[in-house]
Amino acid sequence: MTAKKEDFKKEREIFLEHIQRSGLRRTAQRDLIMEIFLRTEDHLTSEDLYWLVQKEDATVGNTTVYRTLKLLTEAGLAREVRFGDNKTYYEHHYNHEHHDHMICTECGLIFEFFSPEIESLQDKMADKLGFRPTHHSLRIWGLCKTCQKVDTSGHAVASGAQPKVRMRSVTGS
Amino acid sequence: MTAKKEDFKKEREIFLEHIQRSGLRRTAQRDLIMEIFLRTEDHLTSEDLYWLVQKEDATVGNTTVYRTLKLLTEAGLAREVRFGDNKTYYEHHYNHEHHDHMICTECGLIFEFFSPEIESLQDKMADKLGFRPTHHSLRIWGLCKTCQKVDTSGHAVASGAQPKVRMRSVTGS
DNA sequence: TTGATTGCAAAGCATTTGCATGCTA
DNA sequence: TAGCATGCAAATGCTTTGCAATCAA
Repeated sequence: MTAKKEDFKKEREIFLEHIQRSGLRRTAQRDLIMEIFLRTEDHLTSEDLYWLVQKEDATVGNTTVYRTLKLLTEAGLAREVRFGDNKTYYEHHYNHEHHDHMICTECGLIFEFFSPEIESLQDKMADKLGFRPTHHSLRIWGLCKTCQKVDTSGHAVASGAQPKVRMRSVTGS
Repeated sequence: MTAKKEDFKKEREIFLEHIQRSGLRRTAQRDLIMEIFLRTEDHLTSEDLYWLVQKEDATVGNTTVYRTLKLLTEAGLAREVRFGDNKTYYEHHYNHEHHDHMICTECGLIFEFFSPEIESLQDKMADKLGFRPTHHSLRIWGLCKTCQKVDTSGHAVASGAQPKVRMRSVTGS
C-alpha cells in the first residue's frame, strides 16, 4: 500500500493537528515517543515503548509514554488491542485497514489477517439480532507453523511469548 | 437442550471428580460457591459471585471465590471471558456449546450467538496461514435494539453497563 | 494426624492520578 | 505569563500470594 520508504509525513501532520485542535502543546517528549512508535512496526505495550524511548532519552518518564499513547490513539494513529494477557498493546491504526489477529501461544508471534466474508457474516448476525455494531474483535490463538513442528518433537526453540513479531498482513480468501 | 428443570447433577459430579482426581478436598465453601455459580445463568466476575455468596454465607472470603472459580474453570464447568473492561468474567462452560458474544456498550447486555459459517471461515483462514488454532474469541460491540431507540431520542433508560443480562442464545444463520 | 483449605492482609502488576516543577505558546 | 506537560510517587483496581489457623480425609 504505502510503497515508498515510510517517512510518516502524514502521520506527524495528523498528530500535530490533533494536538493543536485540542488546545494541547507540542513537546520534545511527545515528538520522540511518536517517532519511535511510528518507526516500530509491531504490537507493543506502553512498557515496551518506554524502554525503546529510554534508549534515546533516559529522562522520559513512564507516565508520559502512557499518556502519549492515549493521545496517539485519540488522534487515530494508534489502536489499543488486547490479547488476553492483561496487557494493553498498541498497533498502528492510520492507513492500516481493519484486520483481525492470530496469536501463537508458543512464541508470541502475531499474524494479521482480514476476511471480507467473515466481516459480512458478522454484520448479518448483528442484523438478525437487531444489533447495531460499532466495532468488533476476532482473535484466534494456536500454534504457528514453526511452533507446530518444534512442539511435537521436543522443546520449542524460542518460547515465552516475548518476540511479538508482526508478520506481513494476509488478506483472504 | 437441557429441557428438564436444571438440577446440575452432572455438573456437581464433574466438580467432585475433579477435586478427587487432583487430590484436593471437598469443602462447604467450594460447594456453596459452585451451587451459586451453577444456578446463576449470567456472565459474572469473581466479585459479582462473591456478593451473591455473601448473601448466603457472610463468612466466605473473597479469595476463596477467586480460587474456586479457577477450580471450576479447570474442571471444565466455567470459562473465562473478557469484554475489554479489564475484568475477568466467568460463564457456564459444561454443556454449553461454543459461542461468541455481542456486547451492548450502552446497557451492558450480552448476547450469545453462534455462526457455523464464521467458524468454518476462521478455520480456512488459519489453514491458509499454516496456523493450527486451539481457540478463538469473537466479540462485537455496539448498541442493542433497545438502546438504539433510546439513544437517538434522548437519554438511555438504563445505562452504565451494569445489568449483564444473559440473553437466550441465537444460532444462525 | 497430615496436609489441603481458608481468610486476612499484604504483595503484584498494569494503569491512573495528584502535585510541584518545568516548559510551550 | 498562563496554564498545559512532565515525572515522580502514591493511589487505584483487579488478582494473586504468604501465612497462621482451621478442617477434611
